[in-house]
Amino acid sequence: MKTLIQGVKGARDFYPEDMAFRSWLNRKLGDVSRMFGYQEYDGPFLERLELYAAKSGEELVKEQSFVFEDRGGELIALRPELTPSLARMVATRQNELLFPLRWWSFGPFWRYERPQKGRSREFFQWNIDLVGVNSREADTEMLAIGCTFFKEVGLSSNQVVIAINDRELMEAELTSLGISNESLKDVYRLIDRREKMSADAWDTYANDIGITEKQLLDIKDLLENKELWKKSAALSYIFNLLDGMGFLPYMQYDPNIIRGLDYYTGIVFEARDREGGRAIFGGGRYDNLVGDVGGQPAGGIGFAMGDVVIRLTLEKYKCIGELPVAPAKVLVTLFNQETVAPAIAIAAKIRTAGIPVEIYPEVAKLPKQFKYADRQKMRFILVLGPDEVISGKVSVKDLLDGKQSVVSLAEAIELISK
RNA sequence: GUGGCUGUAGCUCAAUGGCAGAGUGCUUGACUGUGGAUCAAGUUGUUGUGGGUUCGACCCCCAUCAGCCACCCCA
Repeated sequence: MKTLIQGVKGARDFYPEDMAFRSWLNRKLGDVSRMFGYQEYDGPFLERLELYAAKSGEELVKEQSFVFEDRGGELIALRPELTPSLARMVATRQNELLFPLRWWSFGPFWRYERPQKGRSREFFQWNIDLVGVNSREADTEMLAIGCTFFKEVGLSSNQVVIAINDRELMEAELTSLGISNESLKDVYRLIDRREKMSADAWDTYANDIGITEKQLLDIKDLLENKELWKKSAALSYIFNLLDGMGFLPYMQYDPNIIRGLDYYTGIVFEARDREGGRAIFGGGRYDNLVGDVGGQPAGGIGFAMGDVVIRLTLEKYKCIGELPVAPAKVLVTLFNQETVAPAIAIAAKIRTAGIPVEIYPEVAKLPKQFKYADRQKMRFILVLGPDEVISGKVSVKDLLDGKQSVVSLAEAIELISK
C-alpha cells in the first residue's frame, strides 16, 4: 500500500464499473449522432500548439494546455479541445469532402486545471459539428441534437435547460450603444464574467476597459432583457422550429451567455442543470475558423459535452440503470478433478452456440462457486457433478428464481439463451 | 495560479496529548452437491508521506502529496 505509485493528478482510473458507464455514454451519444446522420471521426491527440494559439483564447492556450517540446524543438500540445483539429482536417481536404459535413467524435482531452468535482485534467468529450453551411436550419439541428440527447438519457426539461444567445444580436445592440468594434471582444469578456464577479468589481472592470457610465447602465439593461431575442430574426426562427419539434421547453433565452472561446460568431449556447452547477455542454457557431487555419471560408456549428459533468448530472437524477459488468450470464462449476474435462467441454459447446460462459477456474467448494456467480450478478449456474456425468445430463440453476432442473445439454442451452 | 476543508482497516467512519476502535466486507463453520437471509467464531493498520515539538503524537507545528469546496476558467 505504502509503496503504491500514485496516479497522475487529475487523471482517472476506469475500473470496470466506470468503463461500463463510459461505454454506455459512448453508445447513447453515438446513437443520437447517427440518428441525425452524423459520421464518426477523430483527430490526433497531439497537435502543434500554434493551432490553438490564435483561435481558442488566451487562457485555454497559455494556462490550461499540457505542452511539451518534442525532440525537433516543436511545441506540441495534448489537445485541449477538438474544434481547431476539425477545422484543420476540413481545410486539408476541403476539395474532396462532401458538404454539408456532419461529424461526431468521443475521445480524450487534457487541460491543466485544478481538479475538483465535475472537473479533471484528463476527460472525455463528445464533439458534434455540422460544417459547410451557415443557416438557421443548421443551428436548429444542432440544438435539436442536444435536446434529443437529453430526452434519450432521461433528463427532462424540468431538470436541464439550454441557454442560448446570439453574438450577432449582441454585436448590433452593443454597437448601437456606441461601443466600438475594437472593444467588442473586451465587452464580451465583461459580460461573460458578470455572474462571477462582485457588482463593484464588475463596475470597476467595465470602467477599466473604457466603458462610460451611461454605456454601463445600458449594458446592464441589455443583460436584464429576457425579451431581447425578439429583435433577432434568427432566434425567433430557430425557436419556432424547435417548438414544432416539441423541444422549446428545453430552451431559454439568456443575454448573459457569451462563451469564452474567441472563435464563436453567431449563436452561442450552453446546457445546465436547472439547479445549478457546471455547464453540461457548450457550443456555438464559428464561421471563420476553417478560413483562419488556412482553408476556404466555411461556416460551422457544434458543441462539446464532457463526460464528468454529464455523469454527475445523470447520477443525480438517477438516469443510469444497472450497467452489467460481467459479460457472461452463465457460470460452469468445476465439481471435482474427474469432472473438469467434461465441464470444460460443455462450456466450449455453449460458446459455440454464441453464449458467453465463464468457468470457475479451479476445483473448489460449490458454495464458493455459487457465491462468486451471485456476486458477479450472473443469472445461471451449470453444475456437472458425478451424478450428471453418469446420466449424461447437466443441472441448470436459475439464480433469479432459485429453480433448478436436470436437463440435456441442448435443453440447457435453450434455457440459458432466453 | 489564489484561498479554505479533509486524509485512520478493502469501504464508511470513531478515538480529552496516554493500550487504535465500530459497522460493513472478507475467511471459516452451523449446511460434507447449491448463492442471496440468519447466527457464531476469526481476520484486517508503518493513522497519506517526510520532518519537528513532547517523557509520550491519529491528535500540536512545518513541509509535501492527494481528494474536496470556493475563486479563475471551462466540458
